[in-house]
Amino acid sequence: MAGSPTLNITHNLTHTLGLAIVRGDFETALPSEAYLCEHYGVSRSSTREAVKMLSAKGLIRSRPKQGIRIQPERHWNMFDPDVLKWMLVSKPTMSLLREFFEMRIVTDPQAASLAAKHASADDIAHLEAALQRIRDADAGLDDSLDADIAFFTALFESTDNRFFIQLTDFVSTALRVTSRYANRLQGFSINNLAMYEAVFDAIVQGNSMAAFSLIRNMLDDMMKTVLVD
Amino acid sequence: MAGSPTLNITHNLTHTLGLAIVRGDFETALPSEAYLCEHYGVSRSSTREAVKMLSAKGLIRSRPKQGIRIQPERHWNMFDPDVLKWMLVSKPTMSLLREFFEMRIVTDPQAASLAAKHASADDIAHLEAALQRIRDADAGLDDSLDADIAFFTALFESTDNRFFIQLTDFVSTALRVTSRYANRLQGFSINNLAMYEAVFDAIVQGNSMAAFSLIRNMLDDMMKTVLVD
DNA sequence: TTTATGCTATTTGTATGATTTATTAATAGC
DNA sequence: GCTATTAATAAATCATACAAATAGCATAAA
Repeated sequence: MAGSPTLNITHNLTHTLGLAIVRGDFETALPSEAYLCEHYGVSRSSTREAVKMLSAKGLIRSRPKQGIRIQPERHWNMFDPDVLKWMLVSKPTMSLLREFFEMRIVTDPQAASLAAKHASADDIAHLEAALQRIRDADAGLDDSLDADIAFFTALFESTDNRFFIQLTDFVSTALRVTSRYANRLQGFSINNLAMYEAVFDAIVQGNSMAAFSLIRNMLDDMMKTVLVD
Repeated sequence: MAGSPTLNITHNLTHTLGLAIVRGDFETALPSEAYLCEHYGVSRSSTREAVKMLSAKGLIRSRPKQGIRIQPERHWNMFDPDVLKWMLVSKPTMSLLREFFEMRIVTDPQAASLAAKHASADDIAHLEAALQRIRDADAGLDDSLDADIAFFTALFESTDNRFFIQLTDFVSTALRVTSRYANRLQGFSINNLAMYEAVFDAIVQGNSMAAFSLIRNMLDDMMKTVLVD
């Protein structure tokens, strides 16, 4: 159930090809449409639709006579949850984890800061619910990873900033996938219930600087724990 | 030549529909495939491929009988250059500009910092070439906006971080599109040749903290200039 | 009346063949 | 040697047919 989620043919082929591209199975180009159809046993319609989805994510580009060429990695939409997932699954390197933290170490504190400034009553309620899940997880009554994701989701959705809100899927995907590989991350959050409580209080009080610093310090600690060079 | 770049039919329809969705022309769903075919005068294949591209960007989701539903904005891939362009073109609000700066004010200094740590000889060469263009623009010999974009492109590409490198297209698109609307941005960089020189020197010397602060201060100034509430 | 079940209509999903267009590469003409 | 023409090829587009999924309705059972 992990490899083939048994969606429809187009989506399955999209994931198969996307993963293969990111994994580096192809050099610079994909085989022709005709070959893909035969090799994967699907119709041209589905093949073409899968190709279009991948080109929409910046992975490939198809032109008559030239065929389906793989775009330079520079153009891949790394913030697309699918692309990110394929990257993390196929190449869960320490380098990728480092790059991910270099991003989060600036985005997450800013998200906390913006949440402290803009969080609505609804947002606060979501944060509180997530905080309760973290308390439950601390007591062994809930999954620690799910609780973490719930809190960060609520945090980013409280920013009133569409770019940060979009990062919700990004961070969720990354946390969920990396947790399977980066064992050192396991159980990290369990020791930080007090930190989460403090962040929540800071946001409720509108203390953006405190919220910023708390998250920043937590990420500094996480980087030291995870990225041991 | 601006509205219809005369690409192929699928891409044109993708842009037309994408822009219309972002602009809010549809309430919660798109018309049926059959209607779209007739209304835009294209075949079902092309229509479906356009729909697939938009669903790959998180804008819509299509299911049998349910039709083509517009996804909540939360799922839109805001970091996709196309989506960003449609947002900026259709709703160039001060709010969107504010959200954009809230992102850049943390990403750009970090990019400069990472560039100071990781820039290769090649990267330095690109930065120097871009710096020369800024000097030229300062003397009226090159386009100021193009020079700005070239410098930030070189900067992000020097980070040795795939997420930041992906932001190159993001920032380029935003700078290019917003420049048409945010007149206050015009000519801003012209006064900052010294700052660009200083950033370049900091990167060459590997002084990440200096690079960070210089860009951060510049963005603080820009925000004050542009976002006058 | 309420609930469960099965039917039907509608919409997207998949497959296939024919035709058109874009691009490369070879070829003919100067 | 250079330019213009032509040929070959692969994607792009169109058209049509059939399959699968599902919302909504009707019907039957409790």
